[in-house]
Amino acid sequence: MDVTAKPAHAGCKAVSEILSRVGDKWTIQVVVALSLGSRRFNGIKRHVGGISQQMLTRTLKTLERDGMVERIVHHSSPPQVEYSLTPLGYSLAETAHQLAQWAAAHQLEIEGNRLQYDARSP
Amino acid sequence: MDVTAKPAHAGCKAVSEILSRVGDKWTIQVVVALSLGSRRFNGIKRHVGGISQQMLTRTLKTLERDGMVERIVHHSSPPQVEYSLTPLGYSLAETAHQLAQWAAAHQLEIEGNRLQYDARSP
DNA sequence: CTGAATCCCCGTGGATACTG
DNA sequence: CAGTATCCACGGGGATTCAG
Repeated sequence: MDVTAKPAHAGCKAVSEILSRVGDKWTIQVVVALSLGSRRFNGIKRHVGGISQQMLTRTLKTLERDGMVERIVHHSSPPQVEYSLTPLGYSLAETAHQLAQWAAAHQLEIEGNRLQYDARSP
Repeated sequence: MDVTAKPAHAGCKAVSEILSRVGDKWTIQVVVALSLGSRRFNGIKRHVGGISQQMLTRTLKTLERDGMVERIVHHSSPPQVEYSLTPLGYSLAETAHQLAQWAAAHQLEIEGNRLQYDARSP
């Protein structure tokens, strides 16, 4: 692909907006968890290790606002809330998956580069 | 693509690592600027509107450490430093380009969802 | 021109306790 | 179980100044 042929600022801004929305600490992990089948609040919480209730609530609410996640409340006892990805959410999950592949493909290379760099700059 | 068929935590962690490294406010924009041909410090600075020298220096240094960017100093007067993307850097730029396409494709949909959500939740 | 160094604001996100 | 509310620490990142 010839990246140099692009109209510059068009994609530039769009990417940074998307990254600031999706590039936070938890959004992608929650989306991935949902794409793998976790549905209920504490199910997601267990799947995504280390997230607090606070941040899970915030993240889910933002995702719901953006139309990535659908929230269904079952009035029962104990109360139960079911989350699921919308088509838009799934498309984000697929994009995340591509990112994951890039990450996996270059992770070792990057780590090696860092070691070399740090070795040269004490 | 069947996202649900993936081994869960494998891609999950990799993505979040990549995002925390690449998902900051400037990295992608700098990479895009370099992929479009900007080379010198203030050239990049002009291309990426709003970035401070501080952050540009930090971002370039991190990218260099990761082997995404090569830095060549021309000892002349006035001093001149040339930056260019390595193959690894270009592969990141292409990945960013894919993200940009996803962003462009769904931007309006997301904005619409937000308006609806905010209209329902006053 | 290309940085390095310093100061400081502010948002993200963690911990904890409380409600339905 | 599924949140809400409050407090607070930390670091990203901006503005400014100094140096090679």
